[in-house]
Amino acid sequence: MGVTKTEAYTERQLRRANLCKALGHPARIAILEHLLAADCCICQDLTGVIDLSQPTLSRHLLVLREAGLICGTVKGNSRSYCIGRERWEIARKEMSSFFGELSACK
Amino acid sequence: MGVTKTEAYTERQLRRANLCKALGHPARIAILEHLLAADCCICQDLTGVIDLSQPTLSRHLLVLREAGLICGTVKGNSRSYCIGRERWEIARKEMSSFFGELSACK
DNA sequence: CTTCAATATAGTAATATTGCTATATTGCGA
DNA sequence: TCGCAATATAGCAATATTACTATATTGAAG
Repeated sequence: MGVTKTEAYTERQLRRANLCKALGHPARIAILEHLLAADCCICQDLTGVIDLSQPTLSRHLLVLREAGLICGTVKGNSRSYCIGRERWEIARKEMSSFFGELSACK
Repeated sequence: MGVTKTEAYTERQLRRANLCKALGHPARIAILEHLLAADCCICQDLTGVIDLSQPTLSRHLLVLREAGLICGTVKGNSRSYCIGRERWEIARKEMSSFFGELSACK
């Protein structure tokens, strides 16, 4: 039905899945890569970097913001986005621990 | 349109996004956690562990298989799934390097 | 105050995803 | 062979996602 039965899962499973879901689009990966490379802050040179319309980019930025992966501060008329350091670190650990769960199975 | 403009991105961006997309559902996270905990191989006790119908679980398993995160070997009438070690390791590195890109910005 | 530039939101259309039930497929044992 | 058990696939319905154009919002400059 396109709707996920969220009530059936643990908090951690939902956290992990939601994090991955936010990262699950190349435009959002591209935005993050850009922010990682470009000293952390930027507004909308993205329209020049990623081949999507401004509103579409705005939507992707919203998804990333809701996931806490970036934060945007108002800077006059424009918004300056940067990596959300704290959440980024949490996400890094979350993924790291997930992938690290594979140890000594046969 | 629900359709992603894949042609606009780098190989790496698409790889990263596709990996995350495959992980972007709690049922798939739950399946992987189960496989990680349960010595690597299992068929369909999943129906007893995750509250979804057998066909729905089968679909999720397919997504994970297509992503290479698990592999299933036929074992008589049933299929025995386990973590796809090589791809898992690649995915771990992929994610690790992605999250590691944040170094010494301000 | 008016205008412009930068974003965000509304509205819309197309496709993707999720999940179900019903049905096929496939191997094993009687 | 026949039927059962374990999966997979087909078909369907509902919701989510992606992306567009058009429009609203908001701050700065004149």
